[in-house]
Amino acid sequence: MASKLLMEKGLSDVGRGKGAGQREPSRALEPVNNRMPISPQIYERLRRAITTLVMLPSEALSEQDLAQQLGVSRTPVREALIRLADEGLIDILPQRGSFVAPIRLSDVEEAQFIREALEVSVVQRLAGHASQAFIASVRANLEMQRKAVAEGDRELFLELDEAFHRRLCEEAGLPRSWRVIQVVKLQMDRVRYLSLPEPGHLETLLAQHVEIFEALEAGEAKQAGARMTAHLREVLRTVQRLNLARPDFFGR
Amino acid sequence: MASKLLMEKGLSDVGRGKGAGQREPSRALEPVNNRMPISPQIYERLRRAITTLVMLPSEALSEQDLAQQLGVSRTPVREALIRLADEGLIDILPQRGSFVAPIRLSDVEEAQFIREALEVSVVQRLAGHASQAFIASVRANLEMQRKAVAEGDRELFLELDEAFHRRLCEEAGLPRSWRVIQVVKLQMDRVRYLSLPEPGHLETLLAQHVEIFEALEAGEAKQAGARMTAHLREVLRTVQRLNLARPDFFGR
DNA sequence: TGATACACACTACCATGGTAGTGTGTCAAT
DNA sequence: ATTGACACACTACCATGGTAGTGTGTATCA
Repeated sequence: MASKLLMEKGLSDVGRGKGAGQREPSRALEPVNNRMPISPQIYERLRRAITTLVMLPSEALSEQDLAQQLGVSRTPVREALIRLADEGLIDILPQRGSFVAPIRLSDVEEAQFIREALEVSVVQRLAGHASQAFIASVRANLEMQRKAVAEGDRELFLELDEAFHRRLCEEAGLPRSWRVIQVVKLQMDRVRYLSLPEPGHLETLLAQHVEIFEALEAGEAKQAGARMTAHLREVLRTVQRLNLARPDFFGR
Repeated sequence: MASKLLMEKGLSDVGRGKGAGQREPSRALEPVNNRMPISPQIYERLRRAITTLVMLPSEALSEQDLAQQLGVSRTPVREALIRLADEGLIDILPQRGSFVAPIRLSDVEEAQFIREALEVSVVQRLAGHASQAFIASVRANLEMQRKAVAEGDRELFLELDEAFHRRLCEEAGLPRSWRVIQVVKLQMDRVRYLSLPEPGHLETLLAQHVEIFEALEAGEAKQAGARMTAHLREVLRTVQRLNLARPDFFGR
């Protein structure tokens, strides 16, 4: 039973606090929509537990257990599991059980394909149409990335990395595309989480970000796309190494 | 109250029958996984009701009502609604109500963008790598499309159209990509459902299918991609017309 | 007439009980 | 030692009760 582990890693005690770490705006008279249902919160926690490998691939779950550990009833847990199954992070076998999906090479490769198709199109659309505010904010982001790398703060770098890619979609006016990317990216997040402690890796990623940005700023659509392709394919190298190092995480 | 309408259109009486019209294989010793939970069936029915405009945009729903009309409890209905909300077909306002999402121009356009990015990549990857079995099956599909057009069977043509595009993804070994396309396509399906009775439209689509196929067969990746782009953009013309004809279906 | 307090009728939401289906271990018979 | 039957523990699944939150209509007061 892995319940203790989950507890210690901070899975329990939901609490009706604020949603995903958003900054509190200093303006009064906000829409007050903080009364968020807890079901999405459960989803969020479980998703994080999976992508950070707190819950290991192929591990058996159960609505009952998770509900107890999280301190809520089975219903919101079940709803979260269904959603995670939709996204391919969990396999639900009717009347048998729910299991953390093993890392499937085919899924990772296809996620890579989807992400590449979308993000390349995004930067190509964006090239030459970037606003000044956008340029400035991305430049600031890249500067923070540089600091994170210098300080060796991998966690922070990951967040900035994500923000960088999300920002591109937002500027292009494509929020739903980012949602899709976010979902398929989940397949790779587990891989990346393991692969971080590789020397020089963060530097490579940062350099690629800068190159993409420069092509974008210069309005060179084709080059921006090509560089994005090269950048995203970095992950594939990682998954190959990991497949050899930890074959027990992988499945059919 | 639109309950009567829904009943008559075949929304009620779920029944634990077979899943989505699959052919029964004549081999013994099959996995027998026909004991499908009814929750996905409810989802399927609601989805169809929305895309075929049995349930109109902005129409108010309620777990309670739907459960009664469908003859099941509120739980599977709720689960279906959550999934539909995830896919952007339903807006759930906590503690207030659930509503069929209005057709949003921005959503339709972005769905178009996503689909284009993906499907163009698919045909480019596929060009020149198509198996003989694939060539044959697509050829058969196109022949059936021709018949459907000749007989003016719009419903059948839509199915064959969908099968055509799905087949491309399958042959490319990209089932998840088809899933993504399927989801974003939902945004356009409502539009298409209204726009069918336009003279010469089916002929145009069929001709485009043939052109894509020929480029694919000839291994001309670039041209296949270009033709797919042109093909998919047909929908945009439709949505513009419809926006003028039925502005009440559209929202923010 | 206009604004305000309030009761009511809804909603989605979470909790919980009951059930059919499935795997597993135990024990008997071969 | 292998196989088979059977009881049991476990699962996801659906049904249903209770509750907090929200909009709306309706009296009451200025």
